Amino acid sequence: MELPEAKQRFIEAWGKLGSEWGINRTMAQVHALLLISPEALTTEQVMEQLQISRGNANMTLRDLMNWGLIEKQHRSGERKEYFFAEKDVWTIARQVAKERKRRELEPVLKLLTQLQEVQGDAQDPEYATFKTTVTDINKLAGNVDKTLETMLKAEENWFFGSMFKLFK
Amino acid sequence: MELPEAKQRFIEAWGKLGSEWGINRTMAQVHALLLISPEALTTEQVMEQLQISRGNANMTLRDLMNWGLIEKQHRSGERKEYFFAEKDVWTIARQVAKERKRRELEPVLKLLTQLQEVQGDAQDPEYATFKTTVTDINKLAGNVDKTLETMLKAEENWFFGSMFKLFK
DNA sequence: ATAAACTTTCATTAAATATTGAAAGTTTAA
DNA sequence: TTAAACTTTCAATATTTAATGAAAGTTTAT
Repeated sequence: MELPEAKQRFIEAWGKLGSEWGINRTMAQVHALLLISPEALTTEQVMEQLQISRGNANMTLRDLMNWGLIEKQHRSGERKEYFFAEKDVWTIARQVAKERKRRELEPVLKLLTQLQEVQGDAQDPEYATFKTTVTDINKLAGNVDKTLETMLKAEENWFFGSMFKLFK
Repeated sequence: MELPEAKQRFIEAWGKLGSEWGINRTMAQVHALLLISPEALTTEQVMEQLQISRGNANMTLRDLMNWGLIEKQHRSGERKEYFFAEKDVWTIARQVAKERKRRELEPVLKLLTQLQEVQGDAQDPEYATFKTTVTDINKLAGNVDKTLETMLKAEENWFFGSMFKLFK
């Protein structure tokens, strides 16, 4: 396979994977493009390479900055803004985990804890089932949360290396 | 908080979480409903409780069966089909991990391995960056894949318990 | 102060995704 | 064999989500 086709396929696959996991397809594609680009790119270049509008490119780049996945670069004597992606995949993984934990896991965890307090008759199967289910999910979610916390602090080798030793 | 409100909130939160992670909102809600229901429910009951159409209920219940999250129950003397959810949350988590790994992670892993073979000039920064990026992602994805494999075989206590001991 | 270079916004439009419900299909019992 | 009970399908519709692009906004150099 030649490089241009490979790039194309990579960008498409990354976009598809993103959309399957609740991340805007275009955002994932822009991220992919910057990941495989040795140089920082301008909004214009992103627009051209992915055939998207200025507005879309602008908003997507901003989103990616909010996710902490890309950064702006300013070049002296130029007014254009260049964007480049963090290239270390373990750092990227941690960043994504951090954001999704904060945006999606933590609010649910908070609600589950509240729902556990629901009052009712322990003899009522409706009540008993609800309470057990919520409590169990809360426990699991708590474990996931703690594990992510660990992952956020960890170095890749430590995290995966130790895990494999343990579970082989 | 009283039970009916708590149920409502739980179903909504589960639906929202699902949609944030690329799972159809209704599917997550139906799953939530069955999770907190002490008895198996009929399609009619699901339709009524969540205010959805027959077609929608039917397809959603089928999807949930394909995900291995719910099962049919037949009662002697009755023609109706009853549906109930697996209640053990660790089993649910493993089942979801298993399906998403198979449906979404593995195809990407396969493509990445192909893309790593791309031919080109090692002096070309475009080529070098592409190759490095793809190789790195492939390694990480491989680690994630192996970890999920481990998780699929593991008991919850073993999995999280050991992880905490290790990473405290 | 002005205008060129560049970025951002947001109402409109388009695309993707989910839902409906009536009709067709299937199963069971008499 | 037929009809009632129940399930499935799918074309049409509605909803949600994303993208466009022209206009407004901002910054910088002169």
